[in-house]
Amino acid sequence: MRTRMNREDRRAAILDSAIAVIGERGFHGFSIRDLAMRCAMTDAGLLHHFGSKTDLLLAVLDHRDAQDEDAIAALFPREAAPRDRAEMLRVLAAIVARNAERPELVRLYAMLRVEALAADHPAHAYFVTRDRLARRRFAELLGPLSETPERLARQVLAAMDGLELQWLLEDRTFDLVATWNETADRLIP
Amino acid sequence: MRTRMNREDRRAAILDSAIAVIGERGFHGFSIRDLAMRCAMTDAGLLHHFGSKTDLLLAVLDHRDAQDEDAIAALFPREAAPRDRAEMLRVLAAIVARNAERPELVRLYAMLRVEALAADHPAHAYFVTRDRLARRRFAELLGPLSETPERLARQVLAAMDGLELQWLLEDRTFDLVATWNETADRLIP
DNA sequence: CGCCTTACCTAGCGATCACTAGGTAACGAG
DNA sequence: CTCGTTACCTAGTGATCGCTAGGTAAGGCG
Repeated sequence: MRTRMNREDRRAAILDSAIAVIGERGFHGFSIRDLAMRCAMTDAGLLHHFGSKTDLLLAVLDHRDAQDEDAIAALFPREAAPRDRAEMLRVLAAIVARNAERPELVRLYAMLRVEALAADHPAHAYFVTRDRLARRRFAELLGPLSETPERLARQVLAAMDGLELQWLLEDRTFDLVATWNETADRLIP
Repeated sequence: MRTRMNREDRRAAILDSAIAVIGERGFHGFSIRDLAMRCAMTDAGLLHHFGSKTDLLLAVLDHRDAQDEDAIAALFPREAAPRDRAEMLRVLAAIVARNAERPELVRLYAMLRVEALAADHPAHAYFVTRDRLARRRFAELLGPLSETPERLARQVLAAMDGLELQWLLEDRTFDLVATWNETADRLIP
């Protein structure tokens, strides 16, 4: 009665459940045993695919980055032609709308970002790099609209992350995109 | 060579270390043993003062609330006389300035707020209540400035929390209060 | 000084942790 | 149909988890 999947499918299934479990309990808080049972297998079976708990976490992050690469590239076009304010608000709204469709991912990143404040957390370096990159991208995007794009980028990112977290806290009972649009309209000159 | 403290002092010392430890690793991630060693005692000794890990967490939250009560009351005066915009910005700046002096507390609440998204987390109910209360207080405060104070309160709180988290992520290398003031000036009509 | 409360200890409980060694059986290739 | 690969298992490892029972000694009070 045991089901045997090929490497690729099984890994994808595990990574998918890992997003939920780590998002709920954090890296320190979840156990490989728990995650394995959610995938209807044993912890030893799971570790056959991902050698250690740390490797699993990094695989989750890598996997997500690979999946998101195209979407991000589409949202941040290379030829950074100067745009008008309305177009930028549309780009930001698209980012938030995309996140609104992936609450488990928003939750995962919210959880890991706080956990990874600790320098010895396995995802610490990842989030330092990731956040710096995000600030740079937003600063480039917002450059034409502000004389201090770095500061504006920080504020925009902070408001976005803060709103998304609050959206989770309130059980997604308010319209994230609409609220964001109102915020962005106030925040961006 | 063992040091024996009176109940009150020992409890205070433990709660103080607990703020740091839980803020670093989360409720699920820290161990009573680790915390006890940081206080130069055994886990059994610690559990003599706080019966269980859950009780300890709730004691931390209670203790903080008790300490903060006066400060909060001072910042949100009861007689909610209508004020002008400048005065409100001053109140918000005072809140952020107070938090800027307590980074371990900001970190603790950031960690627990995300962890407590899970309905079975021991602080879940606490944070649901706390956040609702915060939104109500801010909505009352901002009432005179907006026709939709609830929505504005949400956005202000989100921006504040988001900025504080980013401030921790960037190792407090930017001026939190100044950045907040710029944000608030843009956000509040 | 003597006594009683109690802060704190040692020792140990069963459960669970991440992880390993070695075996079994399902699948794809030939 | 056969055979090699490998997905996945059982059965453990020592470490650590939260927590308890029962003892020891430090301090305040008379």
